[in-house]
Amino acid sequence: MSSVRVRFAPSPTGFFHIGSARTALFNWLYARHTGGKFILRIEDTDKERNSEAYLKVILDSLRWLGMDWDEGPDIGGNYGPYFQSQRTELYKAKLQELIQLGKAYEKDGAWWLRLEGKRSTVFDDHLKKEIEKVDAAPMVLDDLVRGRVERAEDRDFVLFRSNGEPVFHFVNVVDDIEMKITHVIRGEDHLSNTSKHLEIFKAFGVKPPEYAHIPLILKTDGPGKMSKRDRGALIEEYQNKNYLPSAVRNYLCLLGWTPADGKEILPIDEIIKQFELKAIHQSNARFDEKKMSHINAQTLRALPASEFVAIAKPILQHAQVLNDNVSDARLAEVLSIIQEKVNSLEHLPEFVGFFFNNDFKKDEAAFANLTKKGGEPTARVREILVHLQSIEWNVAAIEAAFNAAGTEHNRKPTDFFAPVRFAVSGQGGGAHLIGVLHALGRDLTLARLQSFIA
RNA sequence: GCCCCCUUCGUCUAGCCCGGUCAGGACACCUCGUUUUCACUGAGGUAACUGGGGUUCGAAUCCCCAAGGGGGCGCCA
Repeated sequence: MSSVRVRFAPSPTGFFHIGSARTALFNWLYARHTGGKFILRIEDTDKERNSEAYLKVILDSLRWLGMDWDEGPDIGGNYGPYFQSQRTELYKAKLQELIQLGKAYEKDGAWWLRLEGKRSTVFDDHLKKEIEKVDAAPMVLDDLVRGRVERAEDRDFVLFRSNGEPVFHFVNVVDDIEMKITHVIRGEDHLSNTSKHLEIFKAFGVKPPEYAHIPLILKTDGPGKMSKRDRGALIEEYQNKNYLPSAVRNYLCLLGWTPADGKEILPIDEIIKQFELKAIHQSNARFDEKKMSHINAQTLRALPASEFVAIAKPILQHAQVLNDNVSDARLAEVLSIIQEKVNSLEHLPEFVGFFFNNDFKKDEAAFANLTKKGGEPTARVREILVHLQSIEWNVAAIEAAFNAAGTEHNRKPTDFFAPVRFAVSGQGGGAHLIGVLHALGRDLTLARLQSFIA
């Protein structure tokens, strides 16, 4: 049994950012890798933006990505409450402690941490005003990812605002102490804040936890880190596009960490087994939706057929392409021939809808391709139709019909493929045509070819 | 302005700690193949050590500087 205790401490804002998801994931992976505890703590001190619906977004997203927690707002635990808004008395008591120790003082109605060092008054270019600087000793951080980092705070900072509410730095450290957090795994944007946190630990006389500052996720193009407004930045986008949560999670793992064995696509228990903080990268990574899409596609095709059906069925039902006549067996049959070709679930309804409905969409670009370079789709369909009309409806016979048509008209059998595919599906691509025709059945195939040339 | 972190193909990266590799892989892209003008698949290809100084017989690898990128500097979190 490991003594590792890590936490993810999101602020409920109504959205779940991909960067937050990755931070949560790394904490979760570390807890699961070490056999420690993963704790969820809600930083809802900002009453303006707090609501239950917002909390639900976070919990649902974490669950969707397959993460679970050992202590948290919904399940409790020995170190609760897990909402910061319910820990006000604790923060006040801890402030009193610092006041007693002479480490905090009041000024302008707020409570400040007193740094140790020589003081002088200087004009600050950034704040555009006179401030009191303190020549404090640098705080030394032995970061698990970055190594030794030294940084000195140069002025006192606020612990409690004049309105009586504690600030982030204070509650964050107090909670980490009280919840016995052993490892803080967070974004590099907090690296500069760490000296403040270490000062607070020092003021309390408490040994700080280990820190691991992980690289940030940058915009695909353009400057800066991913922000909520960037395409692909919110987890809900992937839920809406029917991405496989395991694929999203897999990709997120690759942003800032590389599996030791070099394999990029791997099951979560394998990732848990291999995950090490020392292997986390030091440099930021640019988000690449194409790569995530690729991982999603690979994962999708590798799914056991029954699982693929289970995932696809509700999506097709929701898109209303399945009517009551479609049996589970029939659905499984159709899905089995397209799974090896499928790229995403986002457009699955259009991809397989023609099997179940006669009013399928027709891809205009695909149709345009048929007549390019002197193509005569109507003639080809007319020619192949003759050979398909009276055959036994099995794969071998259908294939033989294409060969016969090719021989008769001195063409490659494949010359008939694209026109036939478009006639029966309205698409330019898809699963292997012979299999499609076989699954579609004789009646529908012939009827659609007839109507194409009519 | 001050402080901190980072720097290998277009992108994600391996290699760096313990100097000697044709600097490897993946995505994307290009070419060719496959009974589809393919949301499958196979083969091949283009493409990188930010720059400058050291140290060394030898540097992507060690040291310094510069440049570039990122982050922070609130009574936000």
